[in-house]
Amino acid sequence: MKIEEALKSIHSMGITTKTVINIMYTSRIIEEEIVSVLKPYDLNIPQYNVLRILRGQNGQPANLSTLQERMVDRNSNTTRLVDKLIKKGWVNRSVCKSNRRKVEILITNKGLEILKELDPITDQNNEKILSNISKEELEALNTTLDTLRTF
Amino acid sequence: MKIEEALKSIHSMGITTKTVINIMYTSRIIEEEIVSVLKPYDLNIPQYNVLRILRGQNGQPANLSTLQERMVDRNSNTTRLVDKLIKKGWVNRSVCKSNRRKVEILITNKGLEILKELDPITDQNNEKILSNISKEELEALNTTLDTLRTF
DNA sequence: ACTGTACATTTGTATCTACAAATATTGTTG
DNA sequence: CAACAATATTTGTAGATACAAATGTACAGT
Repeated sequence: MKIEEALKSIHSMGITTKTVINIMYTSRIIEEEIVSVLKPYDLNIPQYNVLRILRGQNGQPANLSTLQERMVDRNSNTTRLVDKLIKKGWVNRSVCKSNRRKVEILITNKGLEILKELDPITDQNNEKILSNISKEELEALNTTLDTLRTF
Repeated sequence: MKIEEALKSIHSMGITTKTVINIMYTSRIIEEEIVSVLKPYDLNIPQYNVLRILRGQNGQPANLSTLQERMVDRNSNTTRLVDKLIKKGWVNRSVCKSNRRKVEILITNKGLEILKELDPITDQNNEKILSNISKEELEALNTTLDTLRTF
């Protein structure tokens, strides 16, 4: 469905406005899909992203600021987000010995396990989401988005 | 900046996951930009969208459900969103006479004025956001996103 | 007219987010 | 080393969001 049909009120808008809305709208649709996959695991998207970032550390701890740098959604309240993950036993947090202002956050085995369980499910979900666009379009889309962000 | 550099932890991910994240990440960046433009007007994105939808009605009132259909962010709490706009004097709301379950929402002159003031600013902002991608890429991007959503 | 069902919106509540201010630690400079 | 600035995180709080339940209205079948 073209964006004009999906959101009837944008008919009269210029191509730029339409495109900007199209990106945000498509993003929302994708997010809804991902949320519905994560929900049974009591995870929201930012929490899931943090877990994946921590796994990417390969045993090295991350401090809050590195976590924030690597998050999709940078403005979220990372301390409290990590609190939630600690409560679930998926990460732990300790004060950094070399610089007591910093904090060291590590994913636990339980956290790694939940990710391992989720991997095939989210991979499949992402493939479903992108199933109707070709490999070439995929590459072009990424290039366009990367270029876009240099504005 | 390529998405791999922007979010270092996605290096090891497959093209589909990477693309999905790229869309959400780019959308966030765009939203931040729009938010900063709307903020001085005490408007957030969903409120602004509702105002534009109401203007698109050309004098005809919209009821809540039509409003929701046409919103980018469908799950938001539209009653309370409209409450905010009423408080600011930009819309008014009345019970629909032919069907008292429904509600009729209309943009006020004051609401139209604020939109008119915002039009050039947001247009310019959207053009800035998309300034680095060509007309052809723009068209291709819209096509790809429209196709994507048919999954 | 009465009953049940569908529809349209509102409300309650828990959670999440944004933003600013507070706290705590480290580094720098006279 | 005292004073001040810089860094890193946490906390307070107001506002926004998601989801379910509640409210109020219309309609269809009997």
